[in-house]
Amino acid sequence: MSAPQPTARSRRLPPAERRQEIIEAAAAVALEEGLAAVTYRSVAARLGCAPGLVHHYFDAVEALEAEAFTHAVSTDFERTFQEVEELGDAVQGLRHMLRVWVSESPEPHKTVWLDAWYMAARKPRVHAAVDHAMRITHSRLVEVLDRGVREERFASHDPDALAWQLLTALDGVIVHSSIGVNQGIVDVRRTIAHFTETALGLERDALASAFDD
Amino acid sequence: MSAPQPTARSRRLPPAERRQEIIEAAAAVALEEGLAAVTYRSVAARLGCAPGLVHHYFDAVEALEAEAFTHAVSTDFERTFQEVEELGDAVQGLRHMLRVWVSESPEPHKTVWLDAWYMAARKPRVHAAVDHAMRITHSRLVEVLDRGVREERFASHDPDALAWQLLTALDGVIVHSSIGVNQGIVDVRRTIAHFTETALGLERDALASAFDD
DNA sequence: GTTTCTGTTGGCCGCATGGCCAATAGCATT
DNA sequence: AATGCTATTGGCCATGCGGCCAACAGAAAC
Repeated sequence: MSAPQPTARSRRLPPAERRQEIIEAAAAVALEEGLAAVTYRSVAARLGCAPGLVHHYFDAVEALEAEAFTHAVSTDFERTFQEVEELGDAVQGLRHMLRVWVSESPEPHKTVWLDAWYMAARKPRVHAAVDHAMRITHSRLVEVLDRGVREERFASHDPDALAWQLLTALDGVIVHSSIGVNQGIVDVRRTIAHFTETALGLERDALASAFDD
Repeated sequence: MSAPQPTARSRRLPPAERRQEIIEAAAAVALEEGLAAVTYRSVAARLGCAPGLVHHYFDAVEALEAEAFTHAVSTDFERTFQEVEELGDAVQGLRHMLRVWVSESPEPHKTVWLDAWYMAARKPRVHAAVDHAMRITHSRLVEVLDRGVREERFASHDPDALAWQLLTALDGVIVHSSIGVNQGIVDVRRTIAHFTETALGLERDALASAFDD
């Protein structure tokens, strides 16, 4: 099974292009089969090339895993933050973020996060990628909070601290949704929303209303 | 390297005893080298027996991993809850729990949790063990909260919901401490403590004082 | 002391992986 | 059209794994 992309093999691509193609294939593998399924062979198979070629561009599998994670996560990431910025209104932006990222269903990019956290403990290059991605997420979230403060939508307590606190809760949600524990029993989302409302001096349900279906 | 326990091989143990010995060795491997390092060979090496013997007691590695996780986690777990109960006072008990479980340093049993969450996604038996352990933790935490309510130390909102919310935050802390992100920058512990104080109608710093060094 | 039961051994197989390398063949330059 | 560069191939090796099994040996029963 799985000859998903036997792309009529356009041979001899310029290195930069081929490298990008490999990263995208690796990210696809990571999203569909898990980060651990990213191997020279699996990526090569998806691309329809020889495993040796993948090795030619990435001297170690770990580097490939790191790139795959970064690409898989940052696409979802960029899209969401793009949407948040386009919403203009900071409150609506936050609501959108909570709606997108705090769900009970295990989605591929959530699994990739969990895979990466696990691998980071023993693979330095993956750790570096994960650490970087988490810090980027934090700083982007801080930007949103800062913007809300500037626009006088939020009370200015400590955006930096609040961002870390929110990310801690969000990552906890990823874990719980991955295991499938506490499904539909308690609405942790609403708690996070209310917590944030309090921290930002928003009126009740300003954010939690994102979860009204 | 690593001939940690060439225990003067007491051959031919009664099955129940040998089985327990294997589980303990597997748990030790999981704590020291990670849950993924639990293999027929590694456990056998630590015990000083043949890999085939381990296989004789566990038909699949997955079963061994599940047992190793359960044993590794529940020892820490039982000890902590034992201490909490011995403290008598529910508020002091909660403080103790937060102090023990919400730390920034990555400790072995935290890593085991992360390993298990990761493995649970693709190994049914590990998933069952993790799911069970999480539900047990939740119910034990609810007991503590209920006790506090009965003793009129806590205001009785929703112990069941609060327990899940706390565990979500705690598991998020495990992830972040594992990556080592946000080290010493923001005191998430204090936030969790304050959040809990509010939820339980405790006075400010009733729990957070656990973190005064 | 002999027999019986079964805990235990040691080795085997098939498989997938990471990593490596000489040989090949596509594309650009001339 | 001939040449040179290099992207690409295909196969190789060692390692470690899960799983299996016939043979062995220690302890208990007779």
